[in-house]
Amino acid sequence: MKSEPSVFSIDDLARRPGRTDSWDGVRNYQARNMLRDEMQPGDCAFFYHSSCEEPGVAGVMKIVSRGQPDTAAFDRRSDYYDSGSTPAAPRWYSVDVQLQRKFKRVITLTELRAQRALAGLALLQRGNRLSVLPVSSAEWKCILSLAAD
DNA sequence: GCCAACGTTGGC
DNA sequence: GCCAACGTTGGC
Repeated sequence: MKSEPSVFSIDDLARRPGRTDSWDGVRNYQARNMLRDEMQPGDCAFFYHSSCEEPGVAGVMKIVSRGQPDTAAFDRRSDYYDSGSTPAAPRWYSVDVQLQRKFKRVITLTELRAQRALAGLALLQRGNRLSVLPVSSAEWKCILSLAAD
């Protein structure tokens, strides 16, 4: 799951009560479908820092809710407001996430690209712009091994 | 349904 | 700041 650290970083999540926050503001239908239909409490996800000095994987989160309507879309004052989404017919979804672990260092995009085992990683495919992306079990293990102390 | 124009993402 | 790639919009 991607976030620009200038907007919301892994340290921001670490400071939240219970290290938990709602992952909202996703405004892409493919990503929405993953939040709404596929993610389950207990699933894990990497926290990826994008559009910053050192793009890469910063740590691990746990999903702690099912997909739920993104209430930011109902708030006229929110940057994520969407008049096309209503409580009766929500268009956008969020999940609650809890920080599990912040890596001692960011596993950089360059480093990810250098791994043969990650050749198929969705994040690395050309033109990818999704803010929520799948990771296979083998890819997960590979990235975790890069974060080993 | 097609497609050009435009906006956004995100690495560099 | 640049640019490639993609999504969305809207005219037809």
